[in-house]
Amino acid sequence: MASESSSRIRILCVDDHPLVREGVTRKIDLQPDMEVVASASTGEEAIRLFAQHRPDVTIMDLNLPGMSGLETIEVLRRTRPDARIVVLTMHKGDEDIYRALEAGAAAYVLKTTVSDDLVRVIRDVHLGARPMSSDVATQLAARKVSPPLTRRERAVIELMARGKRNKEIAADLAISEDTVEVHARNIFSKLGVRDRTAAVTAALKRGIIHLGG
Amino acid sequence: MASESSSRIRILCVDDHPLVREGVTRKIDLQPDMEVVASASTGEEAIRLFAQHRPDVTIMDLNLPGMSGLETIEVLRRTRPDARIVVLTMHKGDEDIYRALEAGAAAYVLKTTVSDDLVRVIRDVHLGARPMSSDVATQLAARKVSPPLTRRERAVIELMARGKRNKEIAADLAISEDTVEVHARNIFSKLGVRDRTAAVTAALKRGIIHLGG
DNA sequence: CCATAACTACCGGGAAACCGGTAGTTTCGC
DNA sequence: GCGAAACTACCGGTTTCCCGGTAGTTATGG
Repeated sequence: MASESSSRIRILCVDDHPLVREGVTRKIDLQPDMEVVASASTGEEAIRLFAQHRPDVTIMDLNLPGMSGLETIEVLRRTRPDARIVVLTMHKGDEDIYRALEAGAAAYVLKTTVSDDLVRVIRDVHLGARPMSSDVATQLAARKVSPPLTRRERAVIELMARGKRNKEIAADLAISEDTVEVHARNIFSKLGVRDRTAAVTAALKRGIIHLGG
Repeated sequence: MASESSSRIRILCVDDHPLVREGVTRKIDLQPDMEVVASASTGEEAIRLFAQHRPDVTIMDLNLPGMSGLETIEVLRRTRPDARIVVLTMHKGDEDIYRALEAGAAAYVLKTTVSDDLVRVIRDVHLGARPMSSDVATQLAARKVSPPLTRRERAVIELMARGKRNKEIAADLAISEDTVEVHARNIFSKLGVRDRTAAVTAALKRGIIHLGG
């Protein structure tokens, strides 16, 4: 639409908070070398606007209603493997950060970070870099030491968080109650806790699971 | 500092996310009748800046690191009972909303709300109104039907969320384990659950407790 | 083809939690 | 001063959970 946007970095901003979108837009539009070409508040909208605008860089919040930011990233990267995505997240230590990076996100920025970092990261990512902040690097390394939960274990703790008993979890997953207890013990061991309540809160803190609506 | 700020509504913005602060500032400064005179990222800073600037309206996020938004509101209203405060919060259904309103907040706005509502609410609050959105009103009414947790019950579920056993909770609160179990049963009953894990997740969803650190 | 990881399943014992009662004390408002 | 609510405490019984083992099956990958 604009006329003299020859070499500007074209950005898609995805966040369900209008105020955050405005903050990002303002910050970016103040830069001479970048501009926000579209904003989305949901994953579905993001996919549509991405196809329509083909932005150079996409800023993606992870906590979206409905389709999550992680799922959105996976879809975008599947159809467009060269999509450059910067994750914008609330809390550090969120397990989803690592899953997002594994899904192809190029970098992540905390919402508590001063916004100068955001534009710097956008420039780096646009140049093809994958800037990795030191705390993420150390936590990625730490993941190798204490391995993440397996798929099945995530399913179990997800149901635990819903208040299900082991017997009910067994029924839901069509496995024996004994097996559920094995998964439970492995979860406790990995998270460094001794009961299910602490396991659920620990998993929530680390972003392994989320409180659904 | 500025010259022609004769009749403008002077606003203090409190939020730990720089991008949100920028979004709010941008939105407000675009209005002809209001301006942001100061921004704070913590409760302590907010109290200091409030005393310094005496804003007409304070926009307050509830989820602040360290001193919570709720505590900050209580302090502000205790020293300045005429302080007009608009709560800016993430999720609706957050118990803290009602505690904030009881503590003297004049209104609340969701971060997912379109930002036009924010400036409208600010104007109303500045005129002395306490605009109450319908869903808050219904939920306030609902609180009378199913009473909120008592102080002691909140203390118990807080410790539950930390993974403490009943015996440990009893020791922490210097009461008998039997009494803890009584509180636990009352909590389950009020929250409509049957075990502690579900109680903790339900309390987290409703904003009765929060995941610290 | 062998190792590793993930998932499955079982057993027995002990600890913790949950349930349904009853009941005394304090505190607060009417 | 009386009722209501909150907090405290106890009992007996049942269920669920937690722990420490052992072990078979199925990919996955070097």
